[in-house]
Amino acid sequence: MRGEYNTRQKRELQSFLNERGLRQFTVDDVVFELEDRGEKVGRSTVYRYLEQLAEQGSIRKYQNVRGVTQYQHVPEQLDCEHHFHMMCSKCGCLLHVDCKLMTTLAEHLMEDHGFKLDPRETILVGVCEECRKDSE
Amino acid sequence: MRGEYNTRQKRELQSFLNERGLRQFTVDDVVFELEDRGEKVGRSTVYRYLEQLAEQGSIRKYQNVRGVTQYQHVPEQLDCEHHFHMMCSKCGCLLHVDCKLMTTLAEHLMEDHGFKLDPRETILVGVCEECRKDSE
DNA sequence: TTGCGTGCAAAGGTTTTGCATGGCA
DNA sequence: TGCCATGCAAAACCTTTGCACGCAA
Repeated sequence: MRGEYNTRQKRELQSFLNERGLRQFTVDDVVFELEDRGEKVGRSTVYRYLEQLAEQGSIRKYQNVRGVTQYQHVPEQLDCEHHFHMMCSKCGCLLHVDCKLMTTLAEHLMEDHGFKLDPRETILVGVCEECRKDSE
Repeated sequence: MRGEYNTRQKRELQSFLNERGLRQFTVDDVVFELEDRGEKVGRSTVYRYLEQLAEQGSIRKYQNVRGVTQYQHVPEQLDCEHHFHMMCSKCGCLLHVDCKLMTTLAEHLMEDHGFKLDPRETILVGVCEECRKDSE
């Protein structure tokens, strides 16, 4: 059965994920950061492990605006069915927003426009607070 | 200068675009449909021409949920700065919605979450009215 | 010892690019 | 005739897969 063994590679990947917190990352981010630390992990191992975690639901997998696959840790309590996501087009971070207005919006779209919104697939694009400050 | 010559390939691509209306499409859609008509146009020509139109702003270019590049005609009068887009995950149609609630949403995200929404890049994903009726 | 995990290399899929040729104007 | 446009093939990317070997339990 998958995910049975505790290997060096898994430990190192897990440590990367812990340090990364909620900031999103790509496969390259993982490979190069581990490489810098002198911890070599094969690219396919990274792909496979992240895929596994995504299936389990502990990380999110999505395409950014440029079509590159990105991953992000999902805190256990986080229920992505019922809130929305905003992606910053500058730094690429993905924010989870639990906001009543979103529910209002979904109801409105359904009632007045006949459109059934899917919160899991929808990503609001814009610029996050930090990046706005940086560019001032 | 680019876009100077009136060639067979451009005419055929343009005729595809006209028939396609507002429905989105991929490079493959173009290549295969033209092929079916017996009008062979090289794949790189399609890429190059669509890229050109996207730069001019007459079509939109974006990545769908699975990371495949999609294109869609943008009517001239359409001012996509000030309204929102909803994409149907079943039929792929892109709807332009001019709705006051969207402005409210943008203002709210800015004031309460510090996030500057970009209506041009944001696409709400869900199922459109027709597709919902079809699946009933 | 068993069989999951890993890494390499190769294959796949999509998009871009170099270059010789084609064909508008 | 001059020069943009085209198409092929190759390259460039990113991701997945096959397979033999490594290694945790």
